[in-house]
Amino acid sequence: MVINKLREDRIAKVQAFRQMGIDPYPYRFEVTYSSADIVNNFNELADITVVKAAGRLRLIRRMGKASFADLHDAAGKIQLYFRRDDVGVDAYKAFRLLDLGDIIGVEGVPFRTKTGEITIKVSSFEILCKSIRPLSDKWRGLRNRETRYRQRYLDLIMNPEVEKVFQIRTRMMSFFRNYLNNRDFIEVETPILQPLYGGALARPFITHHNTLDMDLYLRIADELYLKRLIIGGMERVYEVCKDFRNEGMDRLHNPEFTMIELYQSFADYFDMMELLENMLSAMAEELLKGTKLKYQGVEIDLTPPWRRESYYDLVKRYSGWNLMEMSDAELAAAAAEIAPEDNHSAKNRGRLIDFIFSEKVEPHLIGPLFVTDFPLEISPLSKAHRSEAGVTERFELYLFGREVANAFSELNDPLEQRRRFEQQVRWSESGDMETQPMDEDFLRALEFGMPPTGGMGIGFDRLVMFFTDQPSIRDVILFPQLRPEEMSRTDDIDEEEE
RNA sequence: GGGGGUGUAGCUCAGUAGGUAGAGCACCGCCCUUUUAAGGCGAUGGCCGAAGGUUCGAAUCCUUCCACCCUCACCA
Repeated sequence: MVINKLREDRIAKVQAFRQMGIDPYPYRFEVTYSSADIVNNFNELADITVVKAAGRLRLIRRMGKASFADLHDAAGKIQLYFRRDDVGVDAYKAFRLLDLGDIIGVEGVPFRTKTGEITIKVSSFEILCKSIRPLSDKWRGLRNRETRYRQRYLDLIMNPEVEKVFQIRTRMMSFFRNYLNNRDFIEVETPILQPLYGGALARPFITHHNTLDMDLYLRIADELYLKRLIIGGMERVYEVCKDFRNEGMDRLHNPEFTMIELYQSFADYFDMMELLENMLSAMAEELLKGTKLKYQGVEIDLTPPWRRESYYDLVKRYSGWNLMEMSDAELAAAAAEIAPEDNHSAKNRGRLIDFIFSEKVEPHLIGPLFVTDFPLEISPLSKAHRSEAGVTERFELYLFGREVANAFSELNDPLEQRRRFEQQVRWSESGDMETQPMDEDFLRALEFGMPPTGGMGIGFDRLVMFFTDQPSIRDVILFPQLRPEEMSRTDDIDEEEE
């Protein structure tokens, strides 16, 4: 049955309702009980109380002059019993025009069928919205991944466990806000459209403002704006940041994603470690009723304190190399040993070190583990270590082998910050696409003086993946980025493009 | 971008020595007043992802392209 035929059948029913004097798209329905209310309070309601419930018809079992149906609402589902002798001949005719997927409201008395199921004996009902497109298979549901992502509403209708994932996501966000608010952090909003991007090493999206006639960047991080607020005397700030990075997409990366960034005056990265381990273990305690986190068959325990190990020590342990003492040429040789086919000569020192770490160390990091004291070369915004040369007071939290948070004792020496920017610019000029550009406005702010500050960014989507045991970031973002459907038609493709 | 997989009815899926397309559910018609994926009988329904090619003949073989999934590379 071609889809147009199915639609036409249903559109014909819309007309049929109208001819019966019934508006198939009315304005309101007074709901007095949800499906769950009725089930939970059945003993008080049974056989006497008239209830009004509404939802989507998901199953209809027609048996001539009586029928059963399953009505789904946000709280669950409830069975309906329609009898011609109860609703009347005309209404029963109207009932026969209903399809799976229609939204209806019913009025009736709860009772228990002879098989024991709690059911509303419908005395009257109203069509609330006629659906003109068929749902997926009532038993097999919707499996196709592409359709599930593109038509998330269908996914939510057909796969109830999907909504649970997003309920947990919302509760996690609420938990973060409460936790930070209770510790005197203030939530703020900073620009998404920025004349300069910064705060992370990544490629940005570029857009254009017509009136100003200038290009703007979609933010890749909020860091530099939040620090301006710290300079302004807001001692504890945080932001739920929708960030945008113009890079590859896979099951760990969506072009737009959510971070939580927070900054605390007079604190250092040790304070950030403590805050993070307390916050996440408390969150697990509240949402998962325990500190154990099980992800794709692997279990870790979030009970604090978490192990701390330095970046260079980890490299030494897993590779035997002492990267800090190696020259650029030696680093390139080491990288070539790992991946001979790649061209490492174009990579600068920071990139080489980062490459070796991710190859040799990352696969071993189940966590929870604080990887501390990152190389200066890849940490242009963190303060130099108070006692170790060549490294910064920066850590990343690893869970299940993946980075989920990044924090430092923030660099507040304006002249040192300027030198770090200058190094980034030099690397940019020699071809590194992911560098921090010079930000004079930020430097001016820093020159007024920023207190010692601990700052942290938490990759929220990944955390949701771990807390909901979802394998792909697309499963924790309601509308993940996909190529537009129209593009799939080859007759739209310009042949000049390669 | 590289490698692998998938794409057939609205949905879920079958379909190879290449022979002209199938099932279940949904939809439509008939029977059925306590069913549970209700049941029974019957009927519709496909540019087999797109475009080329090989062949008497292509869902099936070849080429190119598109989308999605996995994976590698860069990143959170």
